[in-house]
Amino acid sequence: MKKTNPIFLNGVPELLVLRLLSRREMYGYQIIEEIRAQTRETLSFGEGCIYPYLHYLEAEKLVSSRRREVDGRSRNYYKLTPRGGKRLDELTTEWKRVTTGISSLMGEQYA
Amino acid sequence: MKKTNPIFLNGVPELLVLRLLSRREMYGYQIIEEIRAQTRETLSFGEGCIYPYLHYLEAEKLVSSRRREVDGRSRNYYKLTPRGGKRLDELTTEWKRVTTGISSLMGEQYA
DNA sequence: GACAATACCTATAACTGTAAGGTATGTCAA
DNA sequence: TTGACATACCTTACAGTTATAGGTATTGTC
Repeated sequence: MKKTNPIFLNGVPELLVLRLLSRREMYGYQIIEEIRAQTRETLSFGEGCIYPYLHYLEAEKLVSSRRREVDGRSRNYYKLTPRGGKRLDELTTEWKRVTTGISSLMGEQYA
Repeated sequence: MKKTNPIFLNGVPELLVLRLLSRREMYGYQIIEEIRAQTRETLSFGEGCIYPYLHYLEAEKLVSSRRREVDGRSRNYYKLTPRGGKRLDELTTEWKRVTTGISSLMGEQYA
């Protein structure tokens, strides 16, 4: 029954992963590190979250992957499919709606 | 393994409940309806979410309650405690940090 | 007198992310 | 050259949070 301190955001990993992949091809480990870096540790999704997500996204044909050898390293690179692009648009709209709703409820104090 | 469509936000019910109670005394049913109304159905937390939350918040002394008879109806009115005020401040700050982080990762496209 | 709306409550299921393990390869310093 | 560390991938078990679906009782309305 314990409610933990931080606010967690269900579904946000999917939004962020799709958004990152909409910019360029990336591999899993890189996605994890980039989310940490670009949000200054505010958001930090573990491997146990991101890897299964990528597999799910691929199964749903929202992303596609290919094995590449770069810098003597073997990596799975993912990129957005057209279907994934649509999904990203939907999630982005949804995210805006939600934050707008919360903002209006929070009021001016929440500037 | 099914990821559902809408974005859910863990911890947000607590944030919103505390915020509403920081304005004025309210009862459970009213809180549920007000969240629905003020967000135009965008957010809609069920009774199975809000009532247990209120009990939890009271157990943690973040809110206090009293039974009142109003309009011939018996209701449990809740209001914020000083401790609850602190908690609200923390959660608000946290919420801002998280949304800021997400915004920066989403980029301009997310205006 | 029946039915909807109000007002409260709880148990259970479902979903999501974490924690904690695992494998394998490459790099660099001692 | 070996030992440590970072990279890169993966999975399972668990914990936390919300939804679903039931329940009770009272009040208002047709």
